[in-house]
Amino acid sequence: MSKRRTDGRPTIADVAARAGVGSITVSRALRDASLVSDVLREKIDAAVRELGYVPNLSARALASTRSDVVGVLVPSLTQHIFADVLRGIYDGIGKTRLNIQVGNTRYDLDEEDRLLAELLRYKPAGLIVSGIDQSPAGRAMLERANCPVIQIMDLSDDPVNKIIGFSHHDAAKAMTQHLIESGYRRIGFLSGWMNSRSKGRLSGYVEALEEAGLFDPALTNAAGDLGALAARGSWDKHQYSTPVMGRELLADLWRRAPDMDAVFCNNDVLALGALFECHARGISVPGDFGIAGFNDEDFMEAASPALSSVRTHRWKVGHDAVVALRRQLDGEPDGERVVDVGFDIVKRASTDRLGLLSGMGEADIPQPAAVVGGGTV
Amino acid sequence: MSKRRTDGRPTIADVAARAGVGSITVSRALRDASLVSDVLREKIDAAVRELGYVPNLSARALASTRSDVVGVLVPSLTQHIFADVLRGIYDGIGKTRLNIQVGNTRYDLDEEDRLLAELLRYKPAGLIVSGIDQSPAGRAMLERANCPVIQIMDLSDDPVNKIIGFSHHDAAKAMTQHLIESGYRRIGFLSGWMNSRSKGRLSGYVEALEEAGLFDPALTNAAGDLGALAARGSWDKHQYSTPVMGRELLADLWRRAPDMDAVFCNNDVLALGALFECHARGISVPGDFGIAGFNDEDFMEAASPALSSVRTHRWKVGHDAVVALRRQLDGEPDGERVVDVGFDIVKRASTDRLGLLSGMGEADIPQPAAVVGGGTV
DNA sequence: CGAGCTGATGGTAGCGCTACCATAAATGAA
DNA sequence: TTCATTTATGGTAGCGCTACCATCAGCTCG
Repeated sequence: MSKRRTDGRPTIADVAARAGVGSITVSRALRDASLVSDVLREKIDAAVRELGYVPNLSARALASTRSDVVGVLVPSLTQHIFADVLRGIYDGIGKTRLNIQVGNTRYDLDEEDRLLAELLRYKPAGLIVSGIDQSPAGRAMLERANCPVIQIMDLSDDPVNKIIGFSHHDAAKAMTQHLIESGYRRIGFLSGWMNSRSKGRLSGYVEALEEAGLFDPALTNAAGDLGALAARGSWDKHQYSTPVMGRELLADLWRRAPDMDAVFCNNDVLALGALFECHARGISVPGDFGIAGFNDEDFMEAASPALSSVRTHRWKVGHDAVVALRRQLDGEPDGERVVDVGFDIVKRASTDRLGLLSGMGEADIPQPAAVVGGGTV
Repeated sequence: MSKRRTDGRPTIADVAARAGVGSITVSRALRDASLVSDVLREKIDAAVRELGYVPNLSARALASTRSDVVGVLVPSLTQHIFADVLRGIYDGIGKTRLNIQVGNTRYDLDEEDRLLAELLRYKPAGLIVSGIDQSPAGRAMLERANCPVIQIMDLSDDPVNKIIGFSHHDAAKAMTQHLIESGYRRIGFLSGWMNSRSKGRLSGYVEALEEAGLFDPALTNAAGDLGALAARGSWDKHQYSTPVMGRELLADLWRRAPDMDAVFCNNDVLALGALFECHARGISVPGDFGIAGFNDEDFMEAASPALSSVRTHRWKVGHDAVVALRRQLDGEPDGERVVDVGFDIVKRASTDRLGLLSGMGEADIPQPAAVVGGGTV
């Protein structure tokens, strides 16, 4: 009696024996049913069912020097934005044989490199990574990964392989222009922790204001004051925004620029905080003060007044990334290396100083919004 | 010349050759350095570094009939609650050899079973699953999984193996009692999609009101009206709550019970919607109407007025689940099978009808809150 | 001083699957 | 018919690692 180390689960050989075929035929039938004749396929299916056979993925990966793991790196799990992206990814994967492995980089390049190295041990079928600001080592790993690599949530002239996202610069510029058109003149930029995408937004904001001759550095807190505020100890080191941060940052900005009459917030969570700060101070929105956010999360529509925002297509980005990945794995041609999914400027009450929206519909929920597409969709 | 199928990456044999030792010694040195003498260990480490050797996880998993994958099943990626749990899990895993594989069940038992079956193919090192309402098939898979299984976010007398969570019933009951003590008498229960945990909360709410002789079925919309509202098409089928839902549900409830003077919301997102609905109607909170939520997400503290909520320890649940898992994997004793991490009742302005909080601190941010622990921590 | 033990190291035979050929049967072209 | 080509199936040798012995030096102990 040979000393088997197996754990009792049926193997492909058991299935083959039961179906009266060679094990390689079973392997083929399971991978691509069309490779096997109908008669044998049915026998094999029956044997699989009877034995409750479940393929061992490690063995498959080892034998084929390729796993079914799709590695996904996101900078945050807590932010809705990336949760939406992940949902798109899971939806795109559907019931295929591919499996998702998520890594959370926490906006830390070293951590990203570590996770990337970890993922590569699996010899993944593909990689989906957020953004374009990898470290040189990370970039090198991606280029040597020997599998499709899709970058997401930003644009770049020089993607590793393919990139799907939108221009944060253009989106922010468009929203800032909307604020200008709505009659605001002293428009601030409210930001928490800055990352490369935030920087793109800041530059779009600056560009719009400079073109209108309205730019004033005093109106932006970006990065500058965060250290001091963080030192006050009210925020943890996780680099995500909270509404409390929004309130504190707005208060800070007002201290410096008391005549500020609107803010463009780097994200919706900060915008929500800004709205509450206005409520608490009895400042009327949009009459006295305009507020715009970025991403158009759920609560923006529900707020009172409803908050304007830049709608970004996170689900679509995640979904399309997987579709592109699968296409590359199937050897199909996959079009452009750079895909711009665009954005929409959603104009709601919080920036409607001119009263353009009133009368556009009943004042009930959902409150009226004017949606304007942007980017090269 | 033998036909090798390798992809050129160095293997353990290459390292062994370079270090002048047997390959099994390299294997041991990599898994547990203490098994090898210092001299050889150093030689091996050097060889690993020089060759840039990276262990192949598939081969390891195949040979040891055990992988380093920890499967995690959550019902939603979009809800902050589970994002926080995941963060705790990732933090608990830290830089160990374990790897997380997340599955999103979308509150669908069939999908959960499918994901579970998928995870078992990896012969995972451990499993972390949300809740106790598995299907019979799912439960059976967990019991036959042949690895530690930790259930989280609820309590049960009969865990598969170990459960870490808190009592939704007790938490809801405590918050409802707080509303009663604050002087509210017609307290509604506002809920979107119900799951087993929501049902626990509902029962706690009912019990508190019945004990006070205040229960009235007209005051709860739970489940009942959702079908009709969903049919109106304003919500998608993903079973998560939005602030817009909160507004609509509150409006609906008011239509039925115009004398309602407070709501206990099944989650914070609905509570936020309720607050906005009050704003929009010019109803003053907490004077005319009290609002309480569940989970104490970031924005509750920042809202104006600040919103009362039940603080749940999601991060801790995730973190402790991993710690327990690791302990079991290391063969250490692991204490109780049922761990109650408790909850806190966070009393803020939105339920402060009696004015107990005013003067407790400056009216600035963060607004004062009275926090009361609950559950058997 | 040999039996028995411990601790470090190595050889070998799997783990369960698939790549790579070989083979056999069926089909088509000449 | 004959030979080339395609289609369906199988045998075998890995994939890279670890479980399971075996070995051997050093050491204790009766």
